[in-house]
Amino acid sequence: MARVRLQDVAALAGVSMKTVSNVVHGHPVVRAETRERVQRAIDQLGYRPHLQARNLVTGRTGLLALAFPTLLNPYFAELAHVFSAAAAERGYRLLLEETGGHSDSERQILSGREAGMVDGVLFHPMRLTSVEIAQAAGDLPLVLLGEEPAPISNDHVMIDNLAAAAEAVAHLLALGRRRIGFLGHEAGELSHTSRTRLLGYQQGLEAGRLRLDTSLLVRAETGDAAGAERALSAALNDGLQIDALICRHDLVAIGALRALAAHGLTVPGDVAIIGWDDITVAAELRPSLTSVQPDLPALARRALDLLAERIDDYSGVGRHELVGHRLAVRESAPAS
Amino acid sequence: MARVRLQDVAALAGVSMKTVSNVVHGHPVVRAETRERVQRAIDQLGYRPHLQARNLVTGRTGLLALAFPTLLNPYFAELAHVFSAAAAERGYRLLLEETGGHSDSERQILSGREAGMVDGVLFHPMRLTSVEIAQAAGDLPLVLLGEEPAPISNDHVMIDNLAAAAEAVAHLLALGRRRIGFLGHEAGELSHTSRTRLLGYQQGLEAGRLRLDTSLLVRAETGDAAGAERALSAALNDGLQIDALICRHDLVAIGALRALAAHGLTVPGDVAIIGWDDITVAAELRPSLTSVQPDLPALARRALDLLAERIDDYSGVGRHELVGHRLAVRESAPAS
DNA sequence: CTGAAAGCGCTTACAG
DNA sequence: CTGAAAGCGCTTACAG
Repeated sequence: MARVRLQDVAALAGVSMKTVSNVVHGHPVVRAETRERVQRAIDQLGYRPHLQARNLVTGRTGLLALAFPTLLNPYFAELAHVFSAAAAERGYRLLLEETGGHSDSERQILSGREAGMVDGVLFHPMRLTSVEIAQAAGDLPLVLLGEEPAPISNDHVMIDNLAAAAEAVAHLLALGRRRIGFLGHEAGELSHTSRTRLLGYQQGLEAGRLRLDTSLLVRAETGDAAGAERALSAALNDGLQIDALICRHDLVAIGALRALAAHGLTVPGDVAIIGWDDITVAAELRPSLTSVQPDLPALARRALDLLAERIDDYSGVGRHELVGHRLAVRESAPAS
Repeated sequence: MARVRLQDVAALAGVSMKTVSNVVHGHPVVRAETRERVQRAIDQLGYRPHLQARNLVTGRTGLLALAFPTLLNPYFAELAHVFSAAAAERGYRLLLEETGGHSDSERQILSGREAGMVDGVLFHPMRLTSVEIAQAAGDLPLVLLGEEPAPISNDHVMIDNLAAAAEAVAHLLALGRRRIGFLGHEAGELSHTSRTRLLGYQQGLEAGRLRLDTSLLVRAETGDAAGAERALSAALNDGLQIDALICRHDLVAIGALRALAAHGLTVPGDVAIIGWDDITVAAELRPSLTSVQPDLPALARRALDLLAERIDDYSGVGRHELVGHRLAVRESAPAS
């Protein structure tokens, strides 16, 4: 069955293509009688506008690329969900791009590989430096997400992880905890995310007149729950003494829960735990997880606003914005 | 900065558009010297092929829609991840479509709204009946996923949920459990997924010479962990006596873990638990979750194969295929 | 090995 | 209120 074209509808209805186009777009200029005739032809033929052709003319596709490390991390899955909904409200659809956190894949995102397929790109980098991003990003409408350093020329939206980390520490101090560890930063080169959260952790300690004790820092070989569990188990075997733990993200906290239980430590009795991202399951774990909750809807809204301006040819200096966060307080580190 | 077109490159290199096109596509016919000259022009101008334009001519976009209920359920997030990787291997990219499990959104998927934007659709329905699917699906290349009934005219790939449920029951029987409950099917109209899994559950009981006891069936108002927790808590308060529990999916099992703990019941000591989908966190819970693990890579491979054939104009009768599954045995229902 | 022309299906000025 | 023409940026036969 060959494609039904605008032209076929026009021929059947006995009008020009322009008139059919007017009906399809609901332009009110068409006489009621004509409109009806055209609509009948559309229905009869089962005509659907060919989006690619329309886009070629308008120069817009209604598609946005959303690039991030992996859907396997529930945080990014939930981020994608929120962005997908916010994008839909503005008439945009999302093209998924999992980078795996590899710099090659990240570079490809900016390479213009999508030229003509997407109107803009939302990109949560993990590895690329701001210099690399600035170099690779052409005149592609782009908004950066997350804690990686963003070049001044590009727009960037994130939560204040420095403050969030410090608040997490303050929360634990208020609970009377003094030996507060940090779990889950990379064993190899630190991601900027880890760096920022660790810095905030240090600030929080200093604000509480505690000294940073690097022996309370537990790196993990992998960023998932299993890696965190192994790392913390090994550290506990080596005599690590903690009464609280800040986890780089919730998956790490899930691994920590297992490691602590295996060592006979209760949460929050022996060790209070705070996670990061507040993924949906966090509230359903035993104990439920206290976690830094980014304001994802606000993040999506601002990022999409900025991207819309870029698509509308805004080419000024990069805007660097913060959106809100709060500590979702639950059983693993209750209110004092 | 205006777009650089094939024509601009041709002009700069002093060749025809056809020759540039040959170079871009790596056709070996071009003389080395010419190729080099063209390549220089491409680099100098920063030319990127405009995909939309190419697609309009070739009639292919390299885009596939993947439609499913929601990314908020880790199972679908992981499904999307696996499909994304498998699609990438074949040169396809995925357009995300969250239906929310609403029949309106599901109908839209099949309405041809994407006409010209995607080459085909992978669709995991939740609400639409096979009749509705058959009616709504035009000549769109389509492969159905999941347990919903599929019209004979369409291709369909799923795991054998009936067998899986029966195996889960057999596993629990082998552990000596006799009061095996089922948790998490819809309080309102049953989804076909729930229906199939319940049926397999019943088969498993009968194979073990146990009678179905409907008082061991616990419906939930919502499909998330919190809904399952509330439902099971209420049932336990009402005197429900069980020594094992099959959960409609892993999120339900997570909720069950909390409800059981709150009632002082241990897992697997008092109650053994089996979940479904084997989402990544299942292995990291306390206790780690025994769960039905679908062979997702095989699912993606087969679905993509079938879709590729549909895109290649195969228009025969629908293929209905099963891919493998196994019971991932962990702490919540250990091996006997 | 290379070029000139037609065409993918639509929209956008421009006339009328 | 409606029509005829040009053009979006590419690829595909068809010549040479």
